[in-house]
Amino acid sequence: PNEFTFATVLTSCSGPQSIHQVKQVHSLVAKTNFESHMFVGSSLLDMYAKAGNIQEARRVFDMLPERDTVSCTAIISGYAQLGLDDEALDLFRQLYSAGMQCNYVTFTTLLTSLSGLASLDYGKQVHGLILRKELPFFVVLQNSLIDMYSKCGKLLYSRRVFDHMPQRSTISWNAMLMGYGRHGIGHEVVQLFRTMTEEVKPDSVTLLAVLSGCSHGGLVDEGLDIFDLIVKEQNAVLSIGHYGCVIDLLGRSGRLQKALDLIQDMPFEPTPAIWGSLLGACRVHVNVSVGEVVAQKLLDMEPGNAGNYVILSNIYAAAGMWKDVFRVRNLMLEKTVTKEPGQSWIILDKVIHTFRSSDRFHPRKKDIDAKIKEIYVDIKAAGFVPNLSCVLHDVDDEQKERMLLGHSEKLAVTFGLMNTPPGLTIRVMKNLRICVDCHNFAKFVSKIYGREISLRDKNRFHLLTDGACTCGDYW
DNA sequence: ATAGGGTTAG
Repeated sequence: PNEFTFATVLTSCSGPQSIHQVKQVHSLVAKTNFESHMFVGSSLLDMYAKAGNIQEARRVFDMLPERDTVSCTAIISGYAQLGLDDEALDLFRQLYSAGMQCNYVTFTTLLTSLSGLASLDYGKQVHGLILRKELPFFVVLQNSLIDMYSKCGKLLYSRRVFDHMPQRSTISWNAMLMGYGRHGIGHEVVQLFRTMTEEVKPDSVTLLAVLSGCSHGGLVDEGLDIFDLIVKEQNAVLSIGHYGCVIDLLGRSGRLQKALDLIQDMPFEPTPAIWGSLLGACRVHVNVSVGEVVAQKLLDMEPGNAGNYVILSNIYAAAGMWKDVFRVRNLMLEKTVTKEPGQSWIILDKVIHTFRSSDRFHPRKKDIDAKIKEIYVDIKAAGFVPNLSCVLHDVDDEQKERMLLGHSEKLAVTFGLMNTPPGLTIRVMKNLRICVDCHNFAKFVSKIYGREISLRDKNRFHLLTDGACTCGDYW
């Protein structure tokens, strides 16, 4: 075998199951001294990264005698594809200052990481680099820009990029549709979808984007009509994700029994995500009877997921059934439940400030504590009532109130309010979905202080202006 | 003539 053979064979060893094959080929590569060949090395490190072994990928990269655009892009992409966005950005900055040459693939990769970080500042800066390079037109690169701006909360810029494209792929349309959906702008989703179908054929991702956009944008009837049409025409492959969107739609409109029926009739086994969406709907519409059925399924399927207990308890609390709230809390104490630790961050002047719940170690803790107390007095005077059912710990109400005030998104919003001038949108990101109490807190802050707040949670953007949110209080 | 990196997703 020569370098051509190895580079070709390695490309076929893709995916997490292939790690064994990659290692076998790697040993042959090492024996025949092709490890430091540029093409073979790039392919090798790429395969390690795609199989999830980023350490080994990095080792191969570090051993390359020279580096070129492709090998640098491959290792950055390795971090990016594993969601290690900080690491991808750091490595890019190192390699770039060391003189790395970038092409459109490098930028496409880098933009993916900036989307993950939701860093508008870095995103704009990289867009600037791209413009200065005066690259020819590449659809993929423009698609990444659309996605980056949408995930950084600047939908207007996404649309500007989209409008200026001389050619568009299905992915361009899909990225734009997803963007509107992520921001809860349902009517733009439907309008753009209609324009799209005049020009290109939608694929299954398009339909996912449209259904999810209708759901998040509150366009219940439009979404159901579109779904009926898709089912009737039968020219698209429907996945469980499509059904998930429609179940979410039915749940949003309060048609919980219809949602249950669809779960029974659909050609897929319901996943925890499907039940979870319905449980969320039961919380919004305070439906105890369906909620109990759904919660039982979920607690059987994933007994260790704390979130399900919290929502069930929220439903009981909203219905005033305090004995049941207590029962769920005890149930939770009996099981070993785990919860991904919540964290929120805000980027000010290109510095990422991260907050964790009841953060005791933040250097500005004293200032933040003082400011949050001041805010609390103001918003309570305006009618804010803390939602104590968001706390499941067995503590008294006063302690619950203190715990709620420690939530990471409140700390980040407060920090933003302290450190940005009036008129500027406060942009906060969170790794989990936002809790009801924090959502309400942000609403009051937007109203009392006249500040727009953009809150990106795990699923979508909440844009809070003058006491109202683009999610319509359903998320 | 033949080889390595890339975009959308309840």
